[in-house]
Amino acid sequence: MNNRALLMECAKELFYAKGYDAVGVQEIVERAGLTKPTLYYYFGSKIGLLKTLLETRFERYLSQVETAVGAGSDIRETLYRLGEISCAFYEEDRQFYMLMMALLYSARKNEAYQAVRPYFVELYESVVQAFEREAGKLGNMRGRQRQFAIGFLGTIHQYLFLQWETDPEESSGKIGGEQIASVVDQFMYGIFT
Amino acid sequence: MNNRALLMECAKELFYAKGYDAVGVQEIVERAGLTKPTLYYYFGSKIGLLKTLLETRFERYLSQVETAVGAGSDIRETLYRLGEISCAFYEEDRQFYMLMMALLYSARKNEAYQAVRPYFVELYESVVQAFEREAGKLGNMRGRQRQFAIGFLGTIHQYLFLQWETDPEESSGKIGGEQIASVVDQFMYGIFT
DNA sequence: CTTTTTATATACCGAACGGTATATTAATCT
DNA sequence: AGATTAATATACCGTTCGGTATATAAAAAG
Repeated sequence: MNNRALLMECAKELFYAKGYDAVGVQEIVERAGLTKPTLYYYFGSKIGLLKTLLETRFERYLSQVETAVGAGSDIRETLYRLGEISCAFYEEDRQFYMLMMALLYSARKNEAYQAVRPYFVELYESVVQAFEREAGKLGNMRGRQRQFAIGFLGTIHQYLFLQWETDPEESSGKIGGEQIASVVDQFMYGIFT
Repeated sequence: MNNRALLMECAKELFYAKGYDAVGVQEIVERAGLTKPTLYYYFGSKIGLLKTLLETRFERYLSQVETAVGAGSDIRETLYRLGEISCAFYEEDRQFYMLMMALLYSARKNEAYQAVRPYFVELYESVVQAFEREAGKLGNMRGRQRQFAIGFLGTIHQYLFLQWETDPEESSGKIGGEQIASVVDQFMYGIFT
């Protein structure tokens, strides 16, 4: 691993463990066995490092989501597929996933929030699109596409959050496809099924 | 308003806007028109100020939740009531509500997270209890009480989060009872109703 | 009317913050 | 081989951080 990638990995681990604001540049380079000018050489600033990290990891997930929404015929199928993709993204790097969520919930004026927001807006709008295309078929939707989109993303996330609270270190194996299906079912059909 | 309460209010506003870590003690006392020793006189430390703030505001909400869960006969009724209570808590002080959520999603090693966690654990366990009592009646539950509890809290929160994203400053009036009922219905019966 | 307690301010502490000017080494190009 | 560029380090910048030693004003208690 080259030093650029090493710095990103170390930064991710520290941002996840202690939070973006609470981590010093000094701390990052020390963990990597390097010095500050090297970090500034590659990323220009602390926020530049975070932005590069987000861009590198988030874009693939986002394009998968957009493909799934674009190709989806039935809303059920699309939601199952979105559940799978999101879960895979979580499994790929739990620390990164949880870091992103932490950034999303940080204060509006925080530059870390501003760095992560565009990605979530894009994700959200993709999911809205999926419900929008179904609006004609579901008579009762009545403009609730946005509520459904955020509700769906929230449900998926809540489940992953629970998983992670129970087992942050991935010790009990990956999440099965049936489990995701069960969560998506819960969203679509409620708790009385 | 005495200076103690004034400091808590100023701290809340700043923590909400900029995040706990990003706010300096100096900044808080300047907004309050006071000086640092006064803050340390009342709260001992920056984290002590946050803890006092959380204790003061969270405890009432928590006791309302516990009452509702204890008194609830039917799970539907209990969930509607919990929806109302949570929504009222949100309306009471949106800034504080969003601050709490931000703290909940901050890193595990962060002392602000450790300060807020116990309250959420208590909240979560109360809701688990509500589902647990219904476990006999709903044949399909099969140990999914925890998933339902976190899913329910997540659904409520997602809705309030959407509200707040749309209208952070409460300009379009309070959330009606029918709206909350609609969200709780979505959780219980899914999206095809 | 003292004495004590409560509440506030001035002025400071060492440490850590993000960031940089400058030098040096290692690799690449001509 | 010589020139250039890429990658790294040493040593430093001013600022802000959370926190405190000490003094003082105001209020309460005796």
